[in-house]
Amino acid sequence: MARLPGNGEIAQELRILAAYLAFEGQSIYRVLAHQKAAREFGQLTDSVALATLEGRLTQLPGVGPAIEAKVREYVETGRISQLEKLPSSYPEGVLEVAELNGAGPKTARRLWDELQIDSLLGVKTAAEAGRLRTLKGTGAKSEAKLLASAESALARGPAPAPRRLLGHVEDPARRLLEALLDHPAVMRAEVAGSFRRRRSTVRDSDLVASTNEPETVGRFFGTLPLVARMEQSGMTKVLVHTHNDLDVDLRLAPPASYGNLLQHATGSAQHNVELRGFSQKRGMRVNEYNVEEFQTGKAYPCAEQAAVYELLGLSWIPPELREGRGEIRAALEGTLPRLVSRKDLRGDLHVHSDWSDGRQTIEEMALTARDRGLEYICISDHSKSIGMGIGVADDDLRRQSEEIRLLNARLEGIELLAGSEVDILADGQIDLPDDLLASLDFVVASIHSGFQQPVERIMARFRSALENPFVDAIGHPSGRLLGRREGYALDIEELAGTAAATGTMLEINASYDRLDLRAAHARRAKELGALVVISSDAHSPRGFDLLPYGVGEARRGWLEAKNVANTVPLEAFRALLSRSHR
DNA sequence: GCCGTTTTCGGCCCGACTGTTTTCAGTCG
Repeated sequence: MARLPGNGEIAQELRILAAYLAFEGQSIYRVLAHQKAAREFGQLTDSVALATLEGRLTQLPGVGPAIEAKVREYVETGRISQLEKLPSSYPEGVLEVAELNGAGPKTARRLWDELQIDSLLGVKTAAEAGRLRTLKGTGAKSEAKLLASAESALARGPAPAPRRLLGHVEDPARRLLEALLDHPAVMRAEVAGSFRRRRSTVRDSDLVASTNEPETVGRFFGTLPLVARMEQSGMTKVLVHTHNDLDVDLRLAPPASYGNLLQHATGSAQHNVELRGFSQKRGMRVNEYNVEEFQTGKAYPCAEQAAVYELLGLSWIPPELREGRGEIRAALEGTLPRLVSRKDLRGDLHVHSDWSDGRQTIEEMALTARDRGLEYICISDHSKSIGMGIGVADDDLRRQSEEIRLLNARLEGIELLAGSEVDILADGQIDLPDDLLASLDFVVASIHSGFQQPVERIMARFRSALENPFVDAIGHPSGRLLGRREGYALDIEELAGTAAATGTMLEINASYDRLDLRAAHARRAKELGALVVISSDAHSPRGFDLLPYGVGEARRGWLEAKNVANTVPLEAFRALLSRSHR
């Protein structure tokens, strides 16, 4: 066996198989089972391939003997015979047709059966010729909708509509929310969905509002300046598309049911599926209007969403945990974590200044940090190897430390640590001499080169950095840039295990295009006993406003304040550093 | 296809909106 396939690759095979099964018209539950397994694999930090070979795969929820056999075949032979047979009987293009907005497996099947359409181009040509409307159940409107979505899919290429960075959706979502809250008929409103769960990327934006005049509010929403067009509008739901191509879903409920709607619209879908399954076993039905007791037929609308969980006998589950990753069991047993919050953060250990690629002086950054309620920050400009003329030369770094000590004597209400973001070079060496490293208060070591190296080389570099007594933290450990770069191969088990053993912290970089460690890795780091540090990587005063994104990712990783080193006062923080123990 | 302090068989979350139907299927979240 040359190479074990990655989790994402296996998940993708199962998703394609699920799409074909749907196209074939097989039981929707069979389709859902494959999709569920694919989702499970996509979220797993452990290797699916390894778990398969070791016979542990069926321990995962949603994986039974049939799916295990398919995964095993794929791991051992690189193919799934069931999947290989299917494309020869159905052209591959039918799956693209099934993905069209307004189409689905049933429509794709009818187009193929009755009009021999097997591609996006085929849909476009047939629609333009007015042939789609000859189908029973498809009229002129459906034809126009399919034409429009086929054209935009053809223009976009085969990739699905990209997810957007949470940080890029924050502003339009909040502006729409504020406009809603300004309307006299709106009592309460919030952004729900993956935004509220603080997922690093979102597909669309979900808003909920409480009102007794849903039609008025719905109409008003469609006229907001950000809105380009209305896609749907009913009594409880309005779907619009904004000028910057964001789909926004507004759901409306009377005040008495607002809590039910907010719970429902926050999701995730998987969380809601599990919550409803759980409530069924307890004789209750949960929907967006109320919680209903089967036996008595009594319905309990909830103005507050906490009441939904309370009625089910569960403690309140923070939105960031609602992903179907064991939170319902934990809520039942009362073992949910007390999640870290922004106000727990006392320090920021990764801050740049105009000594390297930052835009403000050290003093300006310090004063802004103090305004943001921080007690200490570490100036960690890039070391010399970063290139592009922005790294700080060794002698300059010594001078910078001096300046920092002078500033500390002068500034009130904020402590500065002298530090550096050093490079873990391709051979694992740190690019500063030991005496210089030893003179610094805090050192974060990052990989900025050699991204293409295989996992063994990357991990050897990390081992070398982790074992260096003067390295206090590993910066943005996976190197990912959301939507742009996958990041290098990373073995989180080994990284977190060694970090725990050497007392080295792992950073959650709060820049919203990094969020690295990602939540699943942060959760594993916590389980393995490694300390995390949430850092802004600020390059300007506004950079401190990124910290909440890092906190969101940490919360999604089930982290408590005690798992995050920069929640303690400076003296206690110093005591946590590995250098203080050597 | 998966799963079980209601079940090893018979369920599987639940409802809104649209278009094209004279009562509902398909899609979406």
